[in-house]
Amino acid sequence: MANQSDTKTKILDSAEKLFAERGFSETSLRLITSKAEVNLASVNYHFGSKKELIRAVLARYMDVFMPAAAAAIIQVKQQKQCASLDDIFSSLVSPLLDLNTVRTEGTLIFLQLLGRGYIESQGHLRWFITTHYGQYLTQFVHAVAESAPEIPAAEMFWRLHFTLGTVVFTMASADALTEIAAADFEEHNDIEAVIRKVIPYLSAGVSAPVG
Amino acid sequence: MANQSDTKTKILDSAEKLFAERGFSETSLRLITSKAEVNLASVNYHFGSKKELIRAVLARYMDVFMPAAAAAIIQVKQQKQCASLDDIFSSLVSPLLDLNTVRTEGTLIFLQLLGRGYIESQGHLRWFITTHYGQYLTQFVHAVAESAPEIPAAEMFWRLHFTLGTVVFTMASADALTEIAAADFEEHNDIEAVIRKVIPYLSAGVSAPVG
DNA sequence: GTTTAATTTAAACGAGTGTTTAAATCATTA
DNA sequence: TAATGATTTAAACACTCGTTTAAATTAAAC
Repeated sequence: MANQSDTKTKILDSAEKLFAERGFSETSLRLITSKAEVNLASVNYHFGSKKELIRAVLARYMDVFMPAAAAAIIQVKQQKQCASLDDIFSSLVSPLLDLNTVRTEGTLIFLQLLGRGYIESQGHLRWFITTHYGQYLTQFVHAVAESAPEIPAAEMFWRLHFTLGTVVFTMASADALTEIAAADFEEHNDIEAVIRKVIPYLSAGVSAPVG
Repeated sequence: MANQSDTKTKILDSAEKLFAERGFSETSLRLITSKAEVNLASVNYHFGSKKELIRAVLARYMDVFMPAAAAAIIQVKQQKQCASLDDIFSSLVSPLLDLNTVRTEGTLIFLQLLGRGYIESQGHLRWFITTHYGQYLTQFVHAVAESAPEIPAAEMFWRLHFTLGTVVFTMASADALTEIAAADFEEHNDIEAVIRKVIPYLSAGVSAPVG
């Protein structure tokens, strides 16, 4: 019984790293299990299938991040009567960075997984996210909409997806970008620095005057 | 000799559609050739390998779009002394939409291919683009930097990548998004409408005040 | 019309995939 | 300790993939 959760954790730890780096379908179960130093068949024994492993990897982060993010937004709206978009986005920073304490490089891995999930999977992951965490998503959308009431709902729909694209793409290629930036501009750019750079960009974009 | 280019074109037409829809590695040569109604081996005969087919699919659009985009930017800078970011981004719209006259749904397919290419391929495609079309890219970066001189170079580096992420992600999931938007807001959203929605978002983001 | 080259075709190859099986091993409980 | 259930293991299965081969077909050149 002690080894069960040990094997399960080893698989999850190995899988999330590889999934974030190379994507879901480009990562084979054999690579995951060999890096985790467990048997190939243990994935299907503990998780049932590769699809369910993918969902389990994502759920481990979602279950931590989503409630924390929801609480942070509620807190911001209590402290400030009229929270700005910058306030809303900024309130998500510490829930994101707290994932680094949960697991090594947790923040980066979570954001990369999110990006891979949104781009790669046509069906099962998007369904999994919306059905399991849909309440949090709508709550977040409402908070943003309240902070930019001049933007019509239809326009806001698109701008939030633009925002998602910005975040997801940036994080999916964050490794390469921070290297280039460090070489070209001699700046120190860890994941937190990138997050803090992107927030003004997103706020300005979401609240841009409607053409 | 008449059938050679015929088969080649049939393969390219079938491949670009499937690549844009489901990504490169998720699209098998057998699916491409069966939809194109040609023999499986003809891909390797005419293109050498799957990688070279991918490059050929992308090059067919790049060779049309890149010179047209470059010309459009030059024209804008001649007409207006101080072209705004909106002007620069907007000048790319008609070169993009002109791809629809080259091939059916050309604009959408091109942008989706670009997105897939940037996200999926770690090496060969990124190398192919920068070495073959790098001159156009640097020209575009300079034009943007000129239109937002208050943004430091290091900050602009990041914001242009945010911009790339927005465009690429939006287009990669454009099919799903336009469907949802149509259902939720009863709006008509073709690819041009999305492009025109994203431009104010990008302009505001790139020129946002630096924190 | 014959020869030569280009193209198409069907079949197979070797490697890699997720999944399943049944035996072996381990831990727990009686 | 013996028995029972949980877990691990090695092997095989069935399938898909990109690529290659060699023969068949078509087109071009002489």
